Amino acid sequence: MTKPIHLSKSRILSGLQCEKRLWLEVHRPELKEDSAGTTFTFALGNMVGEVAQQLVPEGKLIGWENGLSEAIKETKRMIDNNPETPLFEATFSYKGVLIRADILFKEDAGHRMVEVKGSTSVKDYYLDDCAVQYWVSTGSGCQINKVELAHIDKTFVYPGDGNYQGLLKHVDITNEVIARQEDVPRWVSSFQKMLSSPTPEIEIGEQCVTPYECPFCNFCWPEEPEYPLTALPRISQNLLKELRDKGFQDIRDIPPGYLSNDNHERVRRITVSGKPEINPILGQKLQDLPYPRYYLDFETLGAAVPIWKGTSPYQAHLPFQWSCHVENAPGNIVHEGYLDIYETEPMRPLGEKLLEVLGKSGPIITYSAFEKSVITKLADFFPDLADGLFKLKERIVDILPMVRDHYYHPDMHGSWSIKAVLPTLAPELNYGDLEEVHDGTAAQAAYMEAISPGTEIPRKKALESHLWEYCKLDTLAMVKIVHNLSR
DNA sequence: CGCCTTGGCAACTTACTCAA
DNA sequence: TTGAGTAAGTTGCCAAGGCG
Repeated sequence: MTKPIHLSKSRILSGLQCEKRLWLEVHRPELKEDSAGTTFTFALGNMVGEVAQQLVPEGKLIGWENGLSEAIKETKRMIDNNPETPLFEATFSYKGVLIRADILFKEDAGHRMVEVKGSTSVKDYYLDDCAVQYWVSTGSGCQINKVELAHIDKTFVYPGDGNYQGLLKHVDITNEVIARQEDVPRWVSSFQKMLSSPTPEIEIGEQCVTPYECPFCNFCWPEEPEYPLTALPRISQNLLKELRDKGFQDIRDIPPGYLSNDNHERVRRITVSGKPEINPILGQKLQDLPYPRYYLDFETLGAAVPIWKGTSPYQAHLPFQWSCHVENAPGNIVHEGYLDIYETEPMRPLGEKLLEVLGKSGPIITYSAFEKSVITKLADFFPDLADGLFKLKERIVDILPMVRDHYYHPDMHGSWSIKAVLPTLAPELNYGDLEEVHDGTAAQAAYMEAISPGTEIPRKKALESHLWEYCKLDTLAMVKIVHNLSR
């Protein structure tokens, strides 16, 4: 008799995505790696659960400090003795499967179960998720009359003062969940059988990235050649297949003249030669930029739970910080910026200081069109500043397309993002040297922590300086790129 | 002339690449 | 998750050309 394997709900969901993934999670968890995609959604969405609980002040959280079996017992005690109290994270186990339900309300003779999601719509795979919860909780003796999915209502506008009434939209999915009930025991028993067998052989494919990126990609995916075909910019699936069929694995395998796309051929040629190419036109264009030059970069927030009055969930491009290196004459550079973690509504003072520092003339140098859309967003919020902001927009010079058209280095591996370009031009500027905040995502997380009332003052100060260092490095990177390409 | 294919062009859609 | 920008792919239309 083998020991029963305890499946959590999330393990069943990962098994539905790919059996091999579930097998690895159970038997080889040490191979797991963090994937970038999940940290990003986490940074934006991690407050949703808290707000859902805030909206039900009479509710009680079932913790699991004393282990999950204690949580199961406590759930039962609460349902028996305090049936009217809504429960957060009510915990049930049935036939070797464990789930924690986001919210459980007493309703009529049974319960209403609510699953809270940080997305803005009902996704198909959420229904499988809820079907498992329903199967386990009803199976273990808790009657469920209704299942709801609470997702973010994008049209919600935050009125301020911590009032999040209306942030979540409740959708009745009881019928869809019941329709899936016959599938759940099949999933469970087939997973249990699969888990007591050797590693399932599953080819890599779509399921490795959809609907969620698998943390075992590095284990399953074959080692990539140094310059994989996928590093050809915007390569189509057709061409990729054609090249693979011809037996090419690495960009350097492709014979000269084979690629019809000029940009592909350029990347191939430079990769083979190992030498970067700079079209002199670029140097000329950059040298022609007049002074004073303003190198500008924003850090913005687009959180699932809006924190500023008048903003909406996932409303993108809301700035909380900017950095600007001002080059008054060649090499004569001063640093300016805005960040105020004590200001509860920072956008307006941020915009005012921007207008003040950027003055009336001189190119505003950015990398990508992002900064332009941030300024547009600011103008929407403050119509009285709109005139000045529109004038800033007209001065913006986006150097990304210029760099893309005229510069390539083999180490860029088909990407012209600033993080791919910078190391080839200014290796001494290293994002890895920064503590904690080394990309835009981390900046958002740091800002959220810095403004949180629960954060201690020394920690706030540390986060504040990390944010300054990061944003400053971003604009300094642009200065270096422009300087090193201006020849 | 009818019938078909082919190439070119514009309009539209999709997919990817930046940024946070 | 958003949004701007763009390359690539799809579709529909028309004219030109081959052929019986």
